[in-house]
Amino acid sequence: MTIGAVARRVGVAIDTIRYYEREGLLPEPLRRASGYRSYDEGAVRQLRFIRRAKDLGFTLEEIRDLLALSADRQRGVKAVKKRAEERLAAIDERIAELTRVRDGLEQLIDACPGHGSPDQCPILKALTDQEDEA
Amino acid sequence: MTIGAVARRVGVAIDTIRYYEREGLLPEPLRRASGYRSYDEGAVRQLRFIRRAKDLGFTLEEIRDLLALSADRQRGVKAVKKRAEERLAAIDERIAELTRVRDGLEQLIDACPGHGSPDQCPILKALTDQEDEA
DNA sequence: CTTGACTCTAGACCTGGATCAAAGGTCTAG
DNA sequence: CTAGACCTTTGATCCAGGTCTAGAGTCAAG
Repeated sequence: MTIGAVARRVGVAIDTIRYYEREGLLPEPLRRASGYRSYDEGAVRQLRFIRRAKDLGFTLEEIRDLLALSADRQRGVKAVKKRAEERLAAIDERIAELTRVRDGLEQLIDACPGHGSPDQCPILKALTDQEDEA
Repeated sequence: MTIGAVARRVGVAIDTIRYYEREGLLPEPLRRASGYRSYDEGAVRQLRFIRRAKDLGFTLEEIRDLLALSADRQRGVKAVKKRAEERLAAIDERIAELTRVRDGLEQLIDACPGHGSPDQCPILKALTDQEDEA
């Protein structure tokens, strides 16, 4: 399979595949005599693994780590679960943070009549106590 | 007030202030004979405005926009409220997205025994198995 | 054989939001 | 007066995660 075929199958740009290879997320593939990269199904699976992990919010750095762990057939499982739990905690924290911001913003919006003097606008008031020149 | 004094009062780096000025978020301040920037209270307020808006998740681009709107003391209020509502909707969307990812990840974790063969690990399986794809 | 699609490489460039460096000029306390 | 903190500018660098370019070579179809 050429790089283009893999790219189409997984739905990822060719450049991205080469980038992952440079970054050590994908092994160096075999090459044809011409120098073209030649991929097998395993590469497609690994690329999908990377994409799914990315969708779960893992960074490429973390994915590199996950890949190493999953290669360790015995001890990998425990460590992978741990990483997943850490990831979950991070997501929860991010959600909590966003929720706080969200609620604050909503309060301001609810209190804003949407017209009249800027002095009555709690959004502007919250942002500044009186702003001026530009 | 020198740039350093403003930076200390607002709790922001000097470089950041100059950066905001370059980016059109802060007006060009008066200069002393020496060329030093000279700030007044208005600048401190505007800088705080920027910081608060940033904490609410507005991008610098959006803040530039907010500043222009809030300068229009009459018609600005309505537009500002609208921007705030759009921002709220964007945050809600992001929270929903994160929550989806979160729940998916939690299911995988709950189903993983945390030991044994990697073939039994639903986390690794979910990452590797072929189901969908665009 | 030629065309056009594909691939190769190295390296430059992009976004956002800063942050730092270099080389110099200014200001202030002692 | 001098040390050292502070300020000036332009331009580079950083992070992540790619994206794009140029110029060259390769492959499959007609």
